[in-house]
Amino acid sequence: MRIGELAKQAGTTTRALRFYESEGLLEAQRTPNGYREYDEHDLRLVREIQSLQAVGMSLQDTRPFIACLRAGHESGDSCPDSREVYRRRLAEVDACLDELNTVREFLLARLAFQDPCAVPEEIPCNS
Amino acid sequence: MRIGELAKQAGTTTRALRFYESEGLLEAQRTPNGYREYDEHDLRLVREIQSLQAVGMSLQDTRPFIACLRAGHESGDSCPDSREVYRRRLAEVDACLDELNTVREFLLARLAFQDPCAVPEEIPCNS
DNA sequence: GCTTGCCTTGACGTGCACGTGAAGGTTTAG
DNA sequence: CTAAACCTTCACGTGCACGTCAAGGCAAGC
Repeated sequence: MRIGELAKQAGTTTRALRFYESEGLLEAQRTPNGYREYDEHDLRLVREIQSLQAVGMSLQDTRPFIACLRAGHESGDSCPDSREVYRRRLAEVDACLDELNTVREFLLARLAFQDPCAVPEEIPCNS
Repeated sequence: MRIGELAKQAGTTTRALRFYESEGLLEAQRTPNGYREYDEHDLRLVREIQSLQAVGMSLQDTRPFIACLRAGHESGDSCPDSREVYRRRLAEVDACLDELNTVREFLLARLAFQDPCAVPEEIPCNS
């Protein structure tokens, strides 16, 4: 399939796919006229990138997964480098959760500090 | 005090303070030669901005707090508009926590799916 | 009085990440 | 025949919070 078809199947744009190629994440066979030619395996790669991005990974983070799939593994996360990225991302997420919980406590304390209905005639409690 | 002194006291830069002024967050008296002249109240405003930014608020979000302080209130968060910003930020934080927890579960599941020590001779479990 | 170091304004640049847009051309599909 | 899809490269966009540079005016110590 050509780039437009792959974009449609993956729910992205041809521009993004060319950008992935420029980043070395995606390669394409070329037809004699220079058009990119993709197969199901490439679609799999794009989906892998998308699912990793969906959990907050950067494009750079997806490299080991792509390499793992290219190396013939069934899933992109069965290689050591991929698992290391998982662990790093997990640590990031944990740190972010800690920070957000601290912020949350702060906000709750501030909101509780004063009665929200102190001036009910101006700001009724129906928002 | 002049802008350099205020910047030092607040632990920021003269650039940032001028930027705040351009955004209407900070105003300054001017000496006859055109220098900005600040007092303790202005320092208080800058500290308010900083503490709000520390809990993830944008500069725009700080406007109601600044207005509240300017209106003569003792704390910037005692006005309805400020409290509304608190609530909005709290909702954002809660949404972010939910999302991060989902991501966390995903990552844990993926890491547990395969034995991390499947290839111990290459990747020992001491990281 | 001269150097050093404040201060003024305005326009534009930076960093990050992930693309998007435009120009200018060829190929394919109907 | 024409419109849609494809190709290339380079540069620009997005959002936020400033930073940098230019070109010059004031102040204070020695």
